[in-house]
Order: sequence, then C-alpha cells, then structure tokens
Amino acid sequence: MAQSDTVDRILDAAEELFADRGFSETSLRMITSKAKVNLAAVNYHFGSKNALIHAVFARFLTPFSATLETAFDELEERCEGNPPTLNQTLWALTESAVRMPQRTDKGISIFMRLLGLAYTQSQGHLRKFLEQEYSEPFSRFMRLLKEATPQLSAVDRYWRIQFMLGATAFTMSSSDALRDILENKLGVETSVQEIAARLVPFLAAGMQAEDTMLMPSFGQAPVA
Amino acid sequence: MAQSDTVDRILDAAEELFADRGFSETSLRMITSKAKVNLAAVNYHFGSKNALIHAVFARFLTPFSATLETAFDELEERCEGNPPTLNQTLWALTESAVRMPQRTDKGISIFMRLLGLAYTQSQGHLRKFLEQEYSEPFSRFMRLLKEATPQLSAVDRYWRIQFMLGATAFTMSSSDALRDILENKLGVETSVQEIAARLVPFLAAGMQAEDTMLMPSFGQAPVA
DNA sequence: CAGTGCCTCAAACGTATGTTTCAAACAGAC
DNA sequence: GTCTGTTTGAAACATACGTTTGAGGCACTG
Repeated sequence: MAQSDTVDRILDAAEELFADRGFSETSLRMITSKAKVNLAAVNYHFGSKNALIHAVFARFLTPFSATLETAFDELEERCEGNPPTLNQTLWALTESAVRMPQRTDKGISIFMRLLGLAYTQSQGHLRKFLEQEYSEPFSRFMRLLKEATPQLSAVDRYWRIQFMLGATAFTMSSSDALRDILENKLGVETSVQEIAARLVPFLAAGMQAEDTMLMPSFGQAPVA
Repeated sequence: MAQSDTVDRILDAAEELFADRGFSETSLRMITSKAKVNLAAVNYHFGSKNALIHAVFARFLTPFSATLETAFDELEERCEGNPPTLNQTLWALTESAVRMPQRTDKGISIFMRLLGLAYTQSQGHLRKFLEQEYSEPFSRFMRLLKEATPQLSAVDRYWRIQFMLGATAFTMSSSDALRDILENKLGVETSVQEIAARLVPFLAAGMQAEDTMLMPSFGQAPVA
C-alpha cells in the first residue's frame, strides 16, 4: 500500500503497551513483536523511542484538542456572554473526550491512562512536548474554570484545580485495575463513561466546597 | 559502628531518587553513587532492587500505620460508640501523616509521591507487598469511611474513595513543584499543612456530593 | 597473635535495551 | 525491463542495567 500501515500497527501496539506497562517498562522489541514489524521500523519511521511516544499522544490529542475547541465555542455561544457554569465546563471537557472516535473497544480508557501516566511519570520530554503542542486548549479550560468560580480566591482555585487534576489523572491512570477490582468484589461492570459520570459531580462539589477550614474538629460532638 | 549506616544512606538516597524519577527510571548505580556507597552494598544488605523498594516503604509505613492505629483508637473512643464523621476521619489520617517525625525537610511530600507511584506504576510486586503488610490500617480506614458515609452506595463510595486517593497522592507527590509555581506566580508560600487544610474540605465535599448525574446540563440556561 | 564474622570494594558477568548498518525486497515511472 | 527512491530484514553495535564474585579490610574473641 502507498502509505504503509506499518506506522499504524506500531502506533496501535505502542499505545496499548504503554498504557498497560508504562513507558520505560515497554521496550521497542515488545512493541515491534506485538505489531509484527521489524525492530528497525520504529527508528526508521519515528526516529527514536521518545518520538514514538510523542506520536502516540499526537495521534489522539490533535483531533481531541480540535474537538474541544469547538465544544468550548458552542458552550460559550450557548451561554450568550454569560460565563458557563462549572458543571457545563467540566461536562464539555468530559463529553469531548468520551465522544472521540475510538479505534478499539478499549478506546478512551487507554488514552486516559496514558494521560495520567504522562502527568505522573516524570518523563521530562513528554511534559515539554505536551505543553508546547497543546497549551492553547489547556489555557482556555483554565480561563473557563476561573470564570465559573468567581467566589474562589486565586490561591484556593489554584489548589482545587490541582486536586481535580489529581483525582482525574490518578483515577484514569489506574482505571483498568480499579475496574477489575470492582468487578471481582461487587460483580459490577463499569465503563469509562460511568466513571466520568461519577467523577464530575465529585469534582464540582469539591471545587465549590465551603472552605470552613475546620481543622480541629475534634473535641466537638460528632455531627450525625 | 555496630549497625552500619550504609543501610540508612542507601534508604535515604533511594527514597529521594525513587520519588523524583520513579522506580524503573532509577538505577542502583544512581542510588549508590548518591549514597556514596559501593554498588554491591544494595544486593548485600537488601538482596535485590525490589527488596530495596519494599524496605523504603516499610521504613515509613510501619511506624506510620502504628501511629494511625492509635489515632483511630482515640477518635473512636472520643466518639463513644457513635461513628466518627467524615471530617474527623480524614483529619485523623491527615494529622497522623503530618505529625510523623520527618527525616528531612521534604519529609512527607516525598512519601506521598512514593505512595502515588506505588499505585500508578504497575509494579506488581509492590502492590502485593503493600497489601500483605498494611492491609489492617487500610481496612480500618475503609470501614470508618463506610460508616461516615452511609448514604452512599457501595459502588459510589468505592469510586469516590479512588478520587480522594488520586487528589491526595497527586497533589502531595508534586507539591514541591506546585508550591514553587504558586510562590512565583502569586508570591504566596505554602506549607504541607496548609495544603492539607485545603485538601480535606475539598475531599469531604466531593465525598458528600449529591449524585445529581446531570450529564446533559446543556440546553438549560446557565445558572449564575 | 591467630582466627572468625561482618562488611566493603573493584571488577566482572549475563542480559536487555535503544540505535545503527547495509543488503535485499519492493513499488512506481519511464 | 530498468532504473530510482522508499521500505523492510537480519544482524550487529554500544551502552546500561541488576546481580554475582572473590579478594581484602576491619573489629572483636579466644
């Protein structure tokens, strides 16, 4: 074929293996044997392992950031000048992610886990790459969050955004394992959509919590 | 000296390097050169790299789980039969962590990051080790959470606990970087205690969120 | 002082990794 | 068919890793 499918086979295999095992723990030989291509093909088509990692992210993130931009556009248009609410903003993000065309049945969960790993695993090159390539939708999301929570001080908002990021990245990065546990323990199956549907109310409530700062709540009678 | 300090030097160096770079990304040679000991010392004293990882966790986790047990004992005693509230339970955990004697000024944040990595990085042996050794305080904390949130279904509670873990582990694991950013941006200094004081209300509010499941909140007028 | 147990050291071992090489196979144009 | 640029193939390369080895040092006992 004109544009060899070797590239896609490598990307597919790499995406899944990275999500399962992390970046450092996945060797090029694992990838090429899973993809049934020659070892040298990776360096031929991508140049290096790091460049392959970037390509795996770019394949998903580039169309996703475009989808996200239009979702934000629609949201702001629908609000006619008023700032969108926190729930609306969070859902615009979530639905954009969930609605992306999926290559496999694992689909979005693989990519959520990759994003979590990107944040967690301190791969310097990856962070730089993501910041350079996708700073615009990220900044826009931050601006929407700010306008949706005018009652928060800048410092409070800063920390609570970190808490949101953490809950999301962490949950998504171990979502397969968590789903398995849940299925074995309670016999319940869970889709990424359902996880997101549980996560968003949690995040929204946390963001809008009254900052009562009740550190020493001891010594008082426990409230029912 | 009778009990060589080589062991402690290795543990100190390993702890910091693991927290900075992850487990697979940290080689024994990095550890031994930072600790200024011979390469073979690790395998002599610990047996293997995996065993060293376990030892790093055990050094912190064993005294911490003891502290936590007494904190929970005191809490339940103070409540005289009534189940402790969510806030009380979270604060008992937080204060136990913050009040642990710290080896360095980085102290608790290093260990929070390690815990996050343990969960995120799919190191099978580590998960097994932690589950085997520290299942008791963990189960007890889970039981307290259950009693403090009787309104939640088991599945809801499960996921929200994951969200809490994520927000905590992620924030604490990158708290150094986040603190720096905040100081440069807004000129505010923040201690781990203050982060915890912001985190607990966020978590409590998220745990107790009304599960309105308002997925399609679009099409409605934005609420101010 | 000889001997014993614990520890350190430099060096090496075997294996796995990312990357490179270069010849062979292939496709499309003339 | 022949030429040309692109892609694949098997093999090797250099390096880094975790682990093992065996000689040496050091403190303590008898």
